Amino acid sequence: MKLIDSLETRGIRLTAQRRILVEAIDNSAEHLDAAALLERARERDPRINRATVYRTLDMLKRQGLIDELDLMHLNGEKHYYEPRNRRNHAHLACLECGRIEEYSSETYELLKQEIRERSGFTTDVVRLEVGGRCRACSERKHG
Amino acid sequence: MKLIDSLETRGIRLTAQRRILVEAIDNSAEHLDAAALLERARERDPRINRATVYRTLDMLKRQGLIDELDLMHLNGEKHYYEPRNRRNHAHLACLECGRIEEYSSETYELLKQEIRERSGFTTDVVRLEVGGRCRACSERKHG
DNA sequence: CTTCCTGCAAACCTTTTGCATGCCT
DNA sequence: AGGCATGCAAAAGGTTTGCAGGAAG
Repeated sequence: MKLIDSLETRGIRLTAQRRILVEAIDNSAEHLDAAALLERARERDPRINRATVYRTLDMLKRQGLIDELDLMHLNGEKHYYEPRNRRNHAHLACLECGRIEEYSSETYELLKQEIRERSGFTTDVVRLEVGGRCRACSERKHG
Repeated sequence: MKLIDSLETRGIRLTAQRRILVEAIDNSAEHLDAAALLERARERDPRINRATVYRTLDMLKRQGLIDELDLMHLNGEKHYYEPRNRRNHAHLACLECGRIEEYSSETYELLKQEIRERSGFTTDVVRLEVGGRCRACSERKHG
């Protein structure tokens, strides 16, 4: 389900600007940071301001509808965002070429369940990030 | 093995200030951020400067001897550090009381191995952070 | 002499906030 | 009127850097 629909379901009204921002997140293939999101949204309404971006992201976070990623700080301290509805997945970041790959599996689900059972913590937000070298970069080095 | 010994092993000489900083990390029970580390190191040498802290942390990162944690940004954007030599573990952060618990298990190890096998990525740095509510906080709410 | 370390202050980058304005109901 | 949304500019918070002075090999 798209963010826009989740918000609708919850009866949350969006202003025109916020709608543009939410749709930009929904329709993006890659992970966007605040600046990229602003840039993209401005294609549809150039008046949109940075502060509005952050305030909209804040609203989505408080609704638990988006996840905030660091992607191993590969590009500084900025945060990246993605809708939470996809199956929760790890992010593998290649420290050499910067490629980001997503990873999910039964074992990952199992681990989360195990954490809940053994620690008593709820797992509201789970962030698994791996920094390493992707296969292509490894082979390029060895070859 | 302590950071200080790993550095010794690698033949890396430390200045007096850097030694103090490294030992502060080695001897700390909790996770320190740059400011806390500075404060603690200044107890032994008040002349130590912020920049030296960051430069020393940078050196340790480049040596792969410390891990950098975000702890779910529970307290803003600062980074926390810990020696990498302990068995790699997840960090469970209680969003209510701020408690940080460490978690490691066979399943976690298995998952990392699975990631390597299936994705072809090396897993040089693995960061698993969970945000939720710890058992005590859950019970307090329900009770 | 050369290299690396250090302090200081300024710069940097991203995110957050205060305030006045404006829109919508 | 009342309540939120917005733009703007400034502040905040943490990290990085340029430069000049020093210590060490």
